[in-house]
This record gives sequence, structure tokens and C-alpha cells, in this order.
Amino acid sequence: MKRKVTLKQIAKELDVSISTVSKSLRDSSEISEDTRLKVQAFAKLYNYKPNNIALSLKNQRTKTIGIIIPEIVHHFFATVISGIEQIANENGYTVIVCLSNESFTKEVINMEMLANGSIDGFIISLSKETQFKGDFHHITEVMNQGMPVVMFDRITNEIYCDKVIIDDKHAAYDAMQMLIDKGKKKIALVTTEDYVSVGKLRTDGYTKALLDNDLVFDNKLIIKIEDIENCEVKIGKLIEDRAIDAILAVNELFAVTIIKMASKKGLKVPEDLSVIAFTDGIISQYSTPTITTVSQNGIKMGQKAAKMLIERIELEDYDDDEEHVQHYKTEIIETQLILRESTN
Amino acid sequence: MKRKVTLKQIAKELDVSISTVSKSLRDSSEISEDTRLKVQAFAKLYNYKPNNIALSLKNQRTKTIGIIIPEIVHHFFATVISGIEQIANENGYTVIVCLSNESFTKEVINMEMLANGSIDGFIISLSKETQFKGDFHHITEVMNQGMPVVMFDRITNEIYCDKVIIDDKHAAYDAMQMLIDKGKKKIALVTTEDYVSVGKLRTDGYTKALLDNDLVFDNKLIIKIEDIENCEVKIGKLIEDRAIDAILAVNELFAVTIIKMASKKGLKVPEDLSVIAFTDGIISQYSTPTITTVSQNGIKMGQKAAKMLIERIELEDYDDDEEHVQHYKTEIIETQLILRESTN
DNA sequence: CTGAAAGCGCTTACAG
DNA sequence: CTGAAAGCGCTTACAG
Repeated sequence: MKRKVTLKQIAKELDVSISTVSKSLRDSSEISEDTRLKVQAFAKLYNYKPNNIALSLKNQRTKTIGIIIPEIVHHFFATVISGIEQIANENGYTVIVCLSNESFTKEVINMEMLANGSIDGFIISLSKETQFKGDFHHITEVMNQGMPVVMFDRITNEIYCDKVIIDDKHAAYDAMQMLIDKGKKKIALVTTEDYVSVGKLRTDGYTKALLDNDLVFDNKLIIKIEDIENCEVKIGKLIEDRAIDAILAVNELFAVTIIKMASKKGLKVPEDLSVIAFTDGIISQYSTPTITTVSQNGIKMGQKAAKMLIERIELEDYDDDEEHVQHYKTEIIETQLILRESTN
Repeated sequence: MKRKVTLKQIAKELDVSISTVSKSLRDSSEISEDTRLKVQAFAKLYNYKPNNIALSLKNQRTKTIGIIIPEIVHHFFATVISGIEQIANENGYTVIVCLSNESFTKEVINMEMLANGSIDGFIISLSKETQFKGDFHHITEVMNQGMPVVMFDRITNEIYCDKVIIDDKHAAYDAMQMLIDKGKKKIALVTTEDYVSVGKLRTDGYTKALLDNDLVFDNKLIIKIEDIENCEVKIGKLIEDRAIDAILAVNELFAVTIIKMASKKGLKVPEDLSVIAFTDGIISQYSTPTITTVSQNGIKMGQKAAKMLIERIELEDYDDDEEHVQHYKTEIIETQLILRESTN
């Protein structure tokens, strides 16, 4: 079992100083070609690789990005990680992933844990509980320590930082307009509770589309679902009682449940009922019928977030400490309406 | 912008030595209650938290686990990460995730990157390309350096280390037996190429079940799919030409495609054709009809893998360096047949 | 009871 | 051209 070799060992073996070894390996012109080559050969032979931790401590940079998301088993978040990871890798960064499991406390603990030197910056999507409480002190705290943060998807306007989102309101509006253009008159909305930022925005878009088109806005056509487990009854009732001709759902799980319930009640999708969902995930592609969606390009969101964060990190290396103008940006990722079988 | 405070700063502020501060904060009995409390109060006020990187360097332990998986957008892998993360967190570990994207080279690069001090151990599921090449030098290398590795799901027998798998062969056998008991005679298998370890094992189970039940084994009923994109034709042909009454699919994407193609060809599932899939993911629950699956409990696999790794890491802290007997284990996670609408 | 020193693995300004 | 020293932030055996 040959443990990893260190500069010290190489130095001893070659009977030179540690400094000489270090400089040789970094191709310093200070060192004679002779010893430089000798050291390099030896290092190669023993497969020397500098210790990341030591470098991190020395450089005060870890070259790693901390990601905090509510759940990894949601396809959308997995997609975002995938995008982040790609850009991170291209730039020599690695990625630490922590899950809040929608819990405020776990989100805070994770952030504090990572903030103590483990990472150079955060990419975060807030947990439901955090959005509900409206307590963002953990975010401000790390930002005050000079650690850059970019938020995506589930954000808050109370924090001023880099953000990447889709234009949820606009996207909902467009989806609605499409349904309205197809002649739908009585369109329901199946959404989450208002404290989830994206849910609220999509509701706004829904409402605006109705009003702009002089259609009746009926509160009873909006149902807000707390958790997916027991939504079937609510959805069933909606379909039964209201004689609606289309539904906009804020995620594909809701949409597929709607389709199931519709079929149980003897309604055909899309003939009797059109369905559009937010979040273009696996389910939409494989359900029967396939589901028309507003695609949130998670990969792109992740890529963008990673780019913004890395830029911020590496910018800070220059004008360190200086109270420079922090020009934070909010990037809007374009959505796309992907037409499938659930609308006609 | 108050940057993170260090021991040094506290020491200076309080006009004591760094050692005194350090000891005070660790409740050392060497220190007088007086100064201990004073230091602790000050540290609390300034929200002092020890720097992880410095601790890692000092302790030669990072308290982080490196995960390398082929893809994060596969629900199964996301589940496993979720399980790992949970156990890791409970034990004070964080988790670094790297994706190989099914590429051998990326797998190697990621491993080398993490092996240089960033983590205490690996949990890995091999990329397809790695399994195809049969080149595992990167694994042996890190193991030789004394870094524990546990492999899950996509493993290799050529490496002797801790492993956690499901009994793929047995699970396939059971699924087959269930179909056979229901009177199915002509059962097809839709699988991956043989170099994917789990694909091979499931094929073995399929074959054995047929032979044990004195049914005809027909090579034409096995189709091997390289990638999901262009499998529809192959599957369509299978259904059309062979007059089969059931199909075992090695993942749910294949299964849902089978169902789609069957419906196109005018066959009803499960009336005309029963379908069972490996991997109980989101799709199986939401497709129409819902799909009977062999559930691979990813959460449990992740938990088990994390437990094994942490145990190994912390065991090594004791008998460091000693060439102790390395009693590696292979844990088998139980699978379960989840009956749904795609079988009758 | 307190603090100086050594050390984890590295880099780099400085001396010789 | 080479090496000793200081330093990143911490801990701990040892001296006083």
C-alpha cells in the first residue's frame, strides 16, 4: 500500500529542499534544467499529485461549488445539477451537493457547514419551508462573509444577489393564451400554495391571461395543492363539478394525475379536456397521452447559474476586499411550449 | 463585510495565544474557567466556526464522501444519492458528486481529482464505457493509496472491495417465474448489451427461469438495445413478428416504450401482452397502464453503501497502516415485485 | 494555567 | 541556482 507521495518525501529522496521540488514541478525558471527534469521524472514515476486540501488552504480557494437544493429525486433539480456540473468541470471546479429535503433547518445547517471554508460559492434553490417562513438570514450571513451566492428557480426578492429563473408569469400567460386561442373558455389552474414563489407567479400569469382576454376569472377554478399524496380527491372534484375544458398544471405530476382522474371520470384527453404542464420531465414524454409542457430548461439554468457563480468567484480574486459596486443580475431562461398529445 | 474570524484574530483581540484560544474552544481542562468562558463568549459573539479545510489538513480526514455515477438524471441514481446523503449527513459527512456521463475518461479524471486529498472514500457505479473496456486501473490505484471504495449496482468482479447490489439474476428469475405461473409461454427479454453487468445478470436469470420450467429458450426473443433513442423499431418488430405473450424489460424506459409500441400495433397491455420492468421509478407509477416492476430500492442501496464506506473509513482510523485482514463484503439489497396494471 | 513550537502539504518572497 | 522562512488555519505534545 503506497500512500500518496508528498513534496517532502520527494525532497528527501532526491536530497534537495522542498522549495526546489515545488518550484521544479511548477516549471519555475529559477531552477536549473538539470534538477528540474530530475525532479519531474521522479514525481512522474511516483505519480505525484498535489494535495487539494493543502492547496485550498494556501490559496484560500477550494475550487468547489456548493449546491443546495430541496430534493434530488425531482427530475428538474437533477437536470440543473447536471448543467452546473458540466460548466463546473470545464472550469476545474467540483461540486458538493447538499439536500435540504424542503426543511429550513437542514438548509441552514448545510449552508453553515459548507460556508466554513469548504467551498467558494453557493448555488441554491430555496426549500418550501424557507419560502414559507420568509427567513433568509442564513443567506445574508454567508453573503456578508463575502461568499457569492446565486439562486435559481425558487428564489426570493428579499435578497439582492445573482439569480436565474424562468419568466414564470409570462410562461403561464403564453400557455394560457395558446389554450384560449384554441377556443377554450373555462380553464382551471392546479397549483401549489402561494408561498412557493414559482407557484404564485404562475398563478399571476394565469389570471392576467384570463383578464386580458375578457374571460371570467373564477376563484373556484384554482386549486392549490399542498402535497402530491392526497390531491386526487381535489382534482377529481374539480373535473366533475366544473365542466371545464382545459387545465394548466404547475408541474407534470399534477398533470399526469389530472389525466388519470379524467380518464376515471370518463373524460378523454385532449378531446374533452386539454392539459398543459410546467416542467418538461420524463413523465410528460412517456405518459399516455404525452403531455404538452412549458419546458424549463434545467440544464441551461444550471449552466447559467454555474457561469454566473464562477465569474463572480474569479472576479473577487481581483478586486479583493474592495467595496466594489456589486452589479447583480437576474438571468431569465427562455421557456418553450412543447406541443404533445394532451392538447388539441 | 465581516470576513470569517480566525483563531488568530480572536487571540490578538483577547491578547492571549492561539493555543489558548483553541484549547478554550475545545473545552480543554488545561485552561482556567475564567479565560475559557471569556474566549467562548467572544467566539460566540463573532460567530466563530473552525475552518474545515484547515481541520482536514490537520486531521488528514475531510469528512466528505466522493460519489461517482454515470448520470444524475436517471431516477435510480438520484435515489441512491439521496440515500447516501442521508446517512452521510447523520454522520457528519458531506457529499461530493461527480458525473462520468458514461465516459471512461471522465470517470478516471474525476476519480483522480477527488483522490488528491478531497475525500475520505469513494462510492461508485461504473460507467458503461468502463464496463465495456474492462479497465479498472483507476479503481485499484486509489485503493492502493489506502482509500476505501464501495461499488454499487454497476460493479465488476475483477475488483475486490465492498459492494452493494441487488441479486439481479435472482430478481429476473422471480419475475419470470411469476409470468410463467400466470401461464405465459412465450416471454421475450428486452435488455442492454452484455457488457453492462446488470444486463448480463438479468439475462442469465431470464434464461435459467425458462430452462427450469422446461420452456423453449429462443435467442430471437432476446433483444439487446444499445441506446434508448432508436429502440422503437426493434421493439416494434419483436412484438409484431413473434406472437409473444409477455416481456421482461431491464428498465422502465424500455417497458414504457414497449407499451407504446404494443398499443400502436393494436395490442392491449396486459390483456394481450404482460410487461414487467426492472427499476421502480416515477414512470412506472404514472404510465398508463401502470407498470409492474422489480423495485430496486435505491434509497436503501445508497444508505447501505454509505454505511459500509463510513464504517471502513472510521475503522481505518484505528489500525492505520497495519496490513489488517480486509474482509470485504458484498451486500445484497432485497428486491420486491410490485404488482401493477401491466400484468394480469 | 499559558504559550511557543512543530506539523498537516503546499507556495513564494527573500537571502545567500 | 538553491534553500530557509513564513504563512494558510488549525491542534496538541511539551516547556515553563
